[in-house]
Amino acid sequence: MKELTKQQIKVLACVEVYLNKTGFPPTRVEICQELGFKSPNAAETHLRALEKKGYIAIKSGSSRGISVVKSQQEYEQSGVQIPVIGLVAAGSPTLAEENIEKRIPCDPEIFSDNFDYFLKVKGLSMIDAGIHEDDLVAIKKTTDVKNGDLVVVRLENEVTLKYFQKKDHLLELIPANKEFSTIEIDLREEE
Amino acid sequence: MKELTKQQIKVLACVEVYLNKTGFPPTRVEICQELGFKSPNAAETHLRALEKKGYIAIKSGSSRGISVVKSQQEYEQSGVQIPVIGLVAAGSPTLAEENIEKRIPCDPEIFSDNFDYFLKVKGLSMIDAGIHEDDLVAIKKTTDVKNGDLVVVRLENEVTLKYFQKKDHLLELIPANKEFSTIEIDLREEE
DNA sequence: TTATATACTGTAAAAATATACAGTATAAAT
DNA sequence: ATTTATACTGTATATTTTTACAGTATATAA
Repeated sequence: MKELTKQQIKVLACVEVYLNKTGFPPTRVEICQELGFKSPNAAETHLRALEKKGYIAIKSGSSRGISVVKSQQEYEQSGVQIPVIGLVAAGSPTLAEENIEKRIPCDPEIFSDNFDYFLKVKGLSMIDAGIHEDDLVAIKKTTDVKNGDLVVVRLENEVTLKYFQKKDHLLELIPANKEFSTIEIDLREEE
Repeated sequence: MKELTKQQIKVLACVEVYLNKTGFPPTRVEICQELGFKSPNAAETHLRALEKKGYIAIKSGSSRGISVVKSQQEYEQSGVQIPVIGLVAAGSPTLAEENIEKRIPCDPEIFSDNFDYFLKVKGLSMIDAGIHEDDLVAIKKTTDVKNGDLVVVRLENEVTLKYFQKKDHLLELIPANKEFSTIEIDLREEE
């Protein structure tokens, strides 16, 4: 099924909410009132787009002749499912199926940047950054790490979140909790 | 909830069927096409009656502005519930709650005459009349018994179904099973 | 007897509704 | 550079739809 735009999702949701509330579909004008459009043609074109993409059916010539074929909820379920990975104590977090705790439907619009998966926070090492236990952190895999970035690091057998700071040979991994101490690594060692 | 007429039930069912098929309610004209009426006002008046009785809500001025408040199925369930009484061995069958085995929803239209309750047949005494064990017999309380009528009689401590035949002083109670014999009662005794 | 409810036909007009057409503007794809 | 899709405003019109009004007829209740 084809992807929907932000506005098309809004219109589809509007139709469904109206349908649930009243028992019959809205008119073009009613959709406009609900969503703040000023021309009935705004609703019309969105409905035609939804029809073209197979989410609704429109009975031509009939007032309120809209039937929902695939609901907005179904769209969200079928849509982008982001995997959730726990902060495993040993080894690096991978996207292997056995590490995925669950998948959650996610509106891709609410985050500015793309990302690859969610990491569930264990422990209190990030508490001073406003990140608490069981919070979900959106992680993006990258090789381009800048100073001050918040990164996932694997040190021996532990995976933690640290602020990244590199000065020549000295790599500092600063935790966001005063209880923990900064780890300093001389880059003539591995990792 | 008020009773519905035959036609009102038809119209309510028509609205619900249309709603299930298309996802939106029918117009007056569409109801007429479905039920064979020739004037949109026929549908209109039936809808207004259904609204008045609380089965549907009509949004004034809106096309297809019908919402079903109480479905036709709910009506049938809530409708005429006929009590079922077992052929208790001792005592007369009464409509007291403890004698009522269950209540069953019943379309009042399928029976020509009114009746008060169902009696569940025990034993094979009526087998030659085509009435078998556990059949339900519709019973109407009356004092007007004619010759040849099938009646419920209580004799001492047994309740049975017999054909009624009275000749002057002689009352005959004929069972519809050749294995049983006719009971003759001289009317100078009680009962 | 006179309402009142039911059950329609038939007509007509006002209001609601779908929908085409003419624009403007932006972003992404080709 | 040009198309294609999106995202609207604004206007206009044919059609759909509701709904009132005028009748006819039957049945039931007060």
